Amino acid sequence: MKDERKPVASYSSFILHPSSFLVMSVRVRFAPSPTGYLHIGAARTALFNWLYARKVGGTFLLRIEDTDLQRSTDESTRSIFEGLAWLGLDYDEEVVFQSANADKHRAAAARLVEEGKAYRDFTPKAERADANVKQEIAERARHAASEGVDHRANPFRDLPLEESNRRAASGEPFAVRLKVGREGRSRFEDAVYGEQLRDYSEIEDLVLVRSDGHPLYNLSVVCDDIEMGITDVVRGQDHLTNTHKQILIYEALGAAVPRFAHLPLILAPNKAKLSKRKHGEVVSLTTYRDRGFIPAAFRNFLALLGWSPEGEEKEIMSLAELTRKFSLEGIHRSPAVFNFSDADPRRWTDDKALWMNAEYIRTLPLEELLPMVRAELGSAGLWRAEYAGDGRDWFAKTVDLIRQRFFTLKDFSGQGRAYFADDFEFDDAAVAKNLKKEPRLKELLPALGERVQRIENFNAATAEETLRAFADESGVKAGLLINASRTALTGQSVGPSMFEVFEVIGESRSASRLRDAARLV
RNA sequence: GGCGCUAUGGUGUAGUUGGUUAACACGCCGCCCUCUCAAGGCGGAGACCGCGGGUUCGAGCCCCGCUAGCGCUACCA
Repeated sequence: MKDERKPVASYSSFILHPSSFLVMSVRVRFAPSPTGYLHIGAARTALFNWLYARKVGGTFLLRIEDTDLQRSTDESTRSIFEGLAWLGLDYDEEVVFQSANADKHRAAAARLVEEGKAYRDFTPKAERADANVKQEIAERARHAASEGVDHRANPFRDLPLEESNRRAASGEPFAVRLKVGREGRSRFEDAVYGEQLRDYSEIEDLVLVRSDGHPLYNLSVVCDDIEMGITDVVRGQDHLTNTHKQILIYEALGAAVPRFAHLPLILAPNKAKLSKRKHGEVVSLTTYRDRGFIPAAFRNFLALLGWSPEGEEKEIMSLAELTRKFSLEGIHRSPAVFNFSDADPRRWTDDKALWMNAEYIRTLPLEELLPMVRAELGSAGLWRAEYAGDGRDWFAKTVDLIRQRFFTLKDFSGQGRAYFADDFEFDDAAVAKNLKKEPRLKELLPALGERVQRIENFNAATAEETLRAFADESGVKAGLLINASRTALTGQSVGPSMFEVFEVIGESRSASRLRDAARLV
């Protein structure tokens, strides 16, 4: 995966604040682990980090936490890059791959051992069944509770350094654990959740480096965040409790502790954690791109999940507006439910997201929408070069006409197929309702087709004139012919004002479709 | 088991230093518009603000307790 961003200065950049105080500029990062596709919750974390950075004139960095070699995949890394690009979230400086820093992490741990802030634990590694870790943890805790816990009882905690060094040198395997104080408590002020306290007695001497030499998550994030000069850590609430452990590591390393802001989780309709495994593709960001969402719309929707602008009722906001309005204070504490139904295809994702996408489709400046429709038609094999040449005006006009009732970009090639191709499908219900209910249409439709074919100066107005006149002569209501025409020309029972449709489809195609539809009556 | 976080209509949210008929958006229902469906306009149903106690003349907003959901708790990230 090549990174195209140009490297920027150094991360210890300072800016001169208007108040003339020297203020360290904000540096935030989005640090996803490349396992599975980019989760919408992660995408939202990226968005908030980006908004915050851009709001305060800070720096937004990207770090791929690929330390879990087993689960990390290139494909997943790619989906992260694609997802960010799709959302329009550009990052500054070069991407950091955490796995490349493993030696530094180990070195940091070694240093802590030397300084007596961490120790080697020679206890043989306990095998753990990954499947029921949670259960094991609970059981172990229950056990410990009944016998009284002392997290500092590890026999190797106070092993003299010389002996520790000797055993290590002899090749005996060991894990490195942080020495957590016997007394005291950890404290920090979360920008979202407020003051957080945790007694040291509740924190065990956490493992920094596994006995196979693999640095663990808590150590890696802290080391990398220090090295990248991160000033504000904005991430999911699932990291809230562990923050205390990380602060302990910052302190042991003698580094400044950043500010923290934890984001409320995004839950599934049943209030369970939204997970790729249980909920499938709805949680994957790329799904939205693939199913015809407009980036700006989904981004807008995501921004409103767990955050709301102060004193603002308008919900449709551009990236610039979001950036202007964004503040950590506006982030909520309660989790947000992402609403969707796997039973109803029309509600495959959140109602509001769908509505917002439709809103964008119908209100976006046409010039911005056109390229997206072009891409969609292209992938559906419906794009024609002439739409960018002589047919440009026709194309723009047609898109503008049909976009009014579409929900996703997919609709342009789906429901909208008849406008761009002759091989479209007829909706059974539409045929039954508009064609089959009146036998006379078998003669009327071809006859109307003849009239239409002969119209001079063909357009919506003349098509209407012709159709209404023909309806009068034939003694039928205009509505009958109008609705029948809609199905004849588009295969559907719903759509734009019919005479506009005539104009856009053109006289010859309209005429032949009217004639052909007779066989469906 | 322990610790932590959260709790306003189905969903997303607003609710200023406690005093409102509890607001907005999505969704739902109806009417108008109309060649259909949307959009738009108008109107409606839907919340005793998780439950129980307080404090107060008055509590969604303050205090206590409870419950539920979720998170963390690992030589996972």
